[in-house]
Amino acid sequence: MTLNVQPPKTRIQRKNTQTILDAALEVFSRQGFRGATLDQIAAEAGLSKPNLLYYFPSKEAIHVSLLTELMTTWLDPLRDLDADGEPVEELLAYMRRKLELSRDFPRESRLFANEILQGAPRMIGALEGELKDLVDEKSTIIQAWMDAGRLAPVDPHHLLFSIWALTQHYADFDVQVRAVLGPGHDPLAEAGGFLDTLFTKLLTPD
Amino acid sequence: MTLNVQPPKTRIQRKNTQTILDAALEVFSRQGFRGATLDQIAAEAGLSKPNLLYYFPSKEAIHVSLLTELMTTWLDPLRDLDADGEPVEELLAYMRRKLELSRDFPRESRLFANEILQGAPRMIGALEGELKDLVDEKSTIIQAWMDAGRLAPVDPHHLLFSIWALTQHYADFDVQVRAVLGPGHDPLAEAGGFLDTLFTKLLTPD
DNA sequence: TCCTGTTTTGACCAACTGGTCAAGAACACG
DNA sequence: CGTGTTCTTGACCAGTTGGTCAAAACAGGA
Repeated sequence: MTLNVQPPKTRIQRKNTQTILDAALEVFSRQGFRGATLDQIAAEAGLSKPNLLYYFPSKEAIHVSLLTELMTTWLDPLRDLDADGEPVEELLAYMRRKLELSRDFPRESRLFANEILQGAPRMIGALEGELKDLVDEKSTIIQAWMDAGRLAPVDPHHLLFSIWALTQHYADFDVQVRAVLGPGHDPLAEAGGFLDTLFTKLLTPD
Repeated sequence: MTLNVQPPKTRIQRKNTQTILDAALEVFSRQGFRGATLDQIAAEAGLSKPNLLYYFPSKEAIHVSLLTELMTTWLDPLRDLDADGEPVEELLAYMRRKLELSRDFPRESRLFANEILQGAPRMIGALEGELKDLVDEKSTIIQAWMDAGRLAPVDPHHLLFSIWALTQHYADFDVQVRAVLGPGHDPLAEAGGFLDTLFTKLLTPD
């Protein structure tokens, strides 16, 4: 009987659940939900298809499981934005942390992008709830910094969008970035310097 | 017999070909190539499935047709970047033109994003060829502007990436942007002002 | 060793997929 | 009109899809 409610119990359960999620991430992040097949995921995981369905009740359950896990990883860096810190430095740190995520977890970034592109059918609730609340809260802090003259005045929401867009671009559009740059480049490293300059100029008050 | 080699001939052919491409754009841009089905496209187009295949030899042919058309639309604004113009103004104009594309052709933007996310299997050639050549050419112009002190010095390639990332974000992540902003916002209009500020600060030399 | 619960899988199913085909319907045009 | 061409479609096909199931293989404690 499938008992993987919440915490996988046995050692085997923990291992296989993880193997499946990892394989599913690989496939879903490239093909999207509809484009991915259980056979692909099973092959990637080195397990049989019925075996996948022993650990997860359905294809959708695997997908939802990944999305839920992702939401946490994705929001944590923003949670760290500290109202008591130095404004420009706090925002640069957030941007750098997001860029690291693009470097270290490109598949997660693409999974997220895929879901949003499809209209976020399985995430719209989290976007309008959890995400919006957190963004509104942090926007207030950013606005306060600007009102205090410690940050150049720009729309806080669109400032956050710009951080997301610029950092995630290097994960989601990695293929294009590499194609355009040609060989002998380290896109993520170069992006680090470029984005530092960009956000420093944008945010430093006169 | 399917004669739609190059220019659709009769009035009916022109109309139906266009209807199909429009429906396919709608479906492919949301579901990606693998996730989309001919039945969905046929339903969206209001035609029968065999009728689609009367005008196009295969699902893939429809997709390729869209991608080819897209490549032109996408590159034209960059082609317009004029070495003889005022540097900051030229780049702002390019950014604004790209933002208009995000507003007026979000489906095209998502189609492109989907293809890249999947590793650009049907576009990698165009990216490494046509696109790279054009970008290299324009990067040289931008570099020359910087060397002449008419533009603040930043990496030209990553500057272009940042324009793409920031403008396309408003088409590709539209659902997220609207979810976070809540009702009563015009994301694209607000983005216009924000991005003007951002790129003006980034590019204007001291 | 046996016994019980866990894990794995081959065989199978109904629904869906991209694509074919032959025959009929609509059209253009002399 | 009549007739050749273009257009449309219902019926069909083989391969794939998500998911089931019963039986087998395995683990580990007594």
